[in-house]
Amino acid sequence: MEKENVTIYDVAREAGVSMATVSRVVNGNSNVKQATKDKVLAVIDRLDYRPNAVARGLASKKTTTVGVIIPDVTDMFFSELARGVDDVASMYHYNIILANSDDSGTKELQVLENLLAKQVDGIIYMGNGLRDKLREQFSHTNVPIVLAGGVDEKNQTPTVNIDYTAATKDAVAKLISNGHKKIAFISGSLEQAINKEYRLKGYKEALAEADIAFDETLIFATNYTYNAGFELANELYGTSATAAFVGADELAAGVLNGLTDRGVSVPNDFEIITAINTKLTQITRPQLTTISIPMYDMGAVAMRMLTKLMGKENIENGRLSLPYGIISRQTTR
Amino acid sequence: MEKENVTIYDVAREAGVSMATVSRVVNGNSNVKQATKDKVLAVIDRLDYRPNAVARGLASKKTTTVGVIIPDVTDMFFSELARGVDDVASMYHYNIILANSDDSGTKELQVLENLLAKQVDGIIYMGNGLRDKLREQFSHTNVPIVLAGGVDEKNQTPTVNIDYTAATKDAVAKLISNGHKKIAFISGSLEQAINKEYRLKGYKEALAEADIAFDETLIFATNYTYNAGFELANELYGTSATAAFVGADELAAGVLNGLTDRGVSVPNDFEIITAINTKLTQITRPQLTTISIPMYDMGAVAMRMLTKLMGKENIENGRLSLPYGIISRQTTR
DNA sequence: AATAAAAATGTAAACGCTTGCATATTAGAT
DNA sequence: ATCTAATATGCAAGCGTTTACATTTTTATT
Repeated sequence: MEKENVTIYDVAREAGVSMATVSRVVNGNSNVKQATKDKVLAVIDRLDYRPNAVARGLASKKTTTVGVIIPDVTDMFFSELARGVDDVASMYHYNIILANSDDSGTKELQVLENLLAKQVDGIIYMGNGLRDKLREQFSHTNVPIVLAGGVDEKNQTPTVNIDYTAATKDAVAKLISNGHKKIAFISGSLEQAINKEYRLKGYKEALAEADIAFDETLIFATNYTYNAGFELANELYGTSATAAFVGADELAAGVLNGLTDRGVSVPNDFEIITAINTKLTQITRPQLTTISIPMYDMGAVAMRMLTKLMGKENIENGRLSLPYGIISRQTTR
Repeated sequence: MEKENVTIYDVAREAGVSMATVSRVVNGNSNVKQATKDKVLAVIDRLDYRPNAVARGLASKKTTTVGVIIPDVTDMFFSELARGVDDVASMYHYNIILANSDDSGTKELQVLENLLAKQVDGIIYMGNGLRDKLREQFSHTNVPIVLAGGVDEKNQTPTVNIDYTAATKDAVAKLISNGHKKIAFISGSLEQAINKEYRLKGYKEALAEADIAFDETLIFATNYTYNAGFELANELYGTSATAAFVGADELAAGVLNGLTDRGVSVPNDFEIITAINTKLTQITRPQLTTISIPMYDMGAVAMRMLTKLMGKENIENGRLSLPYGIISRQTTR
């Protein structure tokens, strides 16, 4: 049962050819006579030979694995992205090394170091922004990197995402057109570029276009959890806000339930638009009106872009904004 | 900027020692004079040397990476497991290669092949059962494997999970003690061992202990989606069932909302207990009463067990059942 | 100061493959 | 048959480490 690893050398011997020839048939090199190819294939089958990817990687300097830096696989937004990444990765015969970063600056750096040590052919980075330290490390390596679903405020890195500013603007505009003047902006930390530089910008633009003054007290930055939202509902209750844009679905679900439990009727007394369109949005009652982000596609497209980069193909455009939508459900009128 | 890869050889030359010595300091081998260690470390730092894990893997026959076969990262149950796995993996300096299988027999086999080709040091398998074909492949390899959260009905594979039978029995017993006689059993496919061999068994045991006859028409096997549950609510409506045990939270949320939308008042007219305790259970209104499974811990413990196996340590017990609980919320009285 | 034992370092052979280059075989044209 | 040009195969040098084993240096003992 202890299958001593059979090597290319064993196959060569059994088939009566050189290991170079075996290598050729394994790699689908065309310059092999059909007869010998068959012979070799037969031996491979008989010996149950499985090429050692590590040796392959050392010799060819390609590992056919890509690193994926993800804040948290448990987060529905990111896991959906990851699924898109993995599907096209495996389509192109790549494997992914998945590493959680908790969106922490130090962990990210350490994870990157790890991934590079493992000689990944490319990296997909997910996060809520791109810290300078990390961007700098990125620029020091030859390994291609693409951002999936995130933003690089300095536009130095190939990226696949949506136009978060425009999407937020649209969402807030919808609230405005429903008659609201006091609209809360609820998001994760404003240290994250995606919130500070993009979403908040869209929010402000929408207000500006409607000549509504920006009100600092309507800005809430918390963490992306259900409980944070639930508790925030309290605070919100005391403000003049009559509607809210929320930057994450779980957070929005918390706000919604918190408000509801407090006797606020959504959407009659308060309207909510959330930002992602994860499954959650259909499970809450009332169902959440939301921006819809093509999460899976962003992951898939990002990975596809990475394959091109790894293949040294020319990339027409390294910054792809995929289309988004707004789905009206029951938390808006 | 094109950092030509600096190798152990470069470091050795610059430091005026042999590559063996460099290797020793890199690997923390004690037999190195402090002075030379410092010297080497300085050079490593200056040259920004990063050991090539692929070469390392070839030479040492250890890759410090483990394969994780997961049905779908997007599934909250499995992603939570995966998080536990990754956290302890990184604690022990392992990386994980994450591969989605969609719980498909053929994909699983192919993924396994891949993982073995990449010379992973170990494998964490997640699924809703263990197919014979796969179990057989497992037995043909020397690479240690542990099941996380799943079941091997033949008990041949090291496993970390909970006692699904007992948990289901408890849940159903609770329903019975609330006065129900007609209790629906709703789960994913009965081709999955976890449903057919474990959960259903617990369900039957609970009925038997209460002298309630098993009623085939109360058994519903569908797929694990919100929509499946939502639609199933229709069917359920026509039966005599007054309560249900549901094998997955998303499915349960569907049933709950479907029933509610149809005017059934939960828990007054119908009670529901679900099986996992993902975040969803607190988001639905009413909140779902549920079995609570220590998902993260199962992943973490499974990975810990795997590290022992990979280190050729003796495992006292290869079959760990972690404690579970039942959390009463609002879908039961 | 000599010697043995211990500690530190070096040498070189793997590890299992890919790949450039050389060589041998085959086919096509004359 | 002969010569050319493909086509097919083999040879051997890497790829960047680890790790026995050998050798040198240091330390301790007498």
